[in-house]
Amino acid sequence: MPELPEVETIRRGLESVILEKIIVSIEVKVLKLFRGNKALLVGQKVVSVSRRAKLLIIKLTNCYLVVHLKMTGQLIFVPKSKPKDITVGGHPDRAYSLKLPHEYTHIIIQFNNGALYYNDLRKFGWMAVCESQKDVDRLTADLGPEYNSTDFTHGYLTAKLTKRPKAKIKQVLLDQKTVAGLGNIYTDEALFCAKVLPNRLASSLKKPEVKKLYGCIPKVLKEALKHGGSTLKDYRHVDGGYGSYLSFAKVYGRAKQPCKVCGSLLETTKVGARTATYCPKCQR
DNA sequence: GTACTTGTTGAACG
DNA sequence: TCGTTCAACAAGTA
Repeated sequence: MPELPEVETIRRGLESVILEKIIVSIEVKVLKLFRGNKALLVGQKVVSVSRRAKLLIIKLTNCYLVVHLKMTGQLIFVPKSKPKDITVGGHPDRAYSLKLPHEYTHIIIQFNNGALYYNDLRKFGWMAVCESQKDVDRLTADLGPEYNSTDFTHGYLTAKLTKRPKAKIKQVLLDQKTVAGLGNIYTDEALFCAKVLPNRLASSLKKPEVKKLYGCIPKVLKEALKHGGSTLKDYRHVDGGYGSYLSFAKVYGRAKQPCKVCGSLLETTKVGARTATYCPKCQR
């Protein structure tokens, strides 16, 4: 499941291979994953590759191609020159070792320098052609600031928490209107980092805790971004392996395992419909 | 057959 | 109208 740091890693990888390249053709095998008129894309050149929350926005000469990988989407680029050199990854799983295109390949975009394969095990993701900046804005309208934007300040986070005093802190963080792109993994990690229990009410956080949390959000994302880079490497060298994607996680997915800080067994609870993993000793 | 996975959306509540 | 909570949905795995 590509989270924000992984999407950013994919963005960088994509940028390095398709920037200034031209779309030759596009094949959509599963119609519902593709919105808009695909014919518009043919012949257009890639002007830029950007990211907003977990959305990838590929700007072309006359329109935009927006991609959301959701849980299990992958974008894999195979250059014409070196067909075995896969340069862009996504969620690692067994499908990775299959020859492309395979049963989970739903969209294929041919560029003049190679092929971009969109694979999605569960078909939750999508691609959309936006004919104008306005169309793109519509998709991103409700998103809060990026973790590294100048809009995301200590004061901003404090105000958001004040505004929703009765909501649980994890839920406020999961809300894309608070900070764009935080998912279940990074809300757990950020809360562990800030030593705050996930089911605390937003209004119950003391000022120093909010400050800590504010610092922790970019911290865990940046750390993951470093690992996202190394995960990408693993993709190339390990056939079908799971890579080191989650090896850095301190709490996520480690229920009943010892806390890496204090050794206590990590516990889970439900916050909304989500599983939250936390350390009962480190987090208060 | 059931429970579980995530991000997003929409319904239902006070 | 608003904030909040909950359920549903996508498709597959264990």
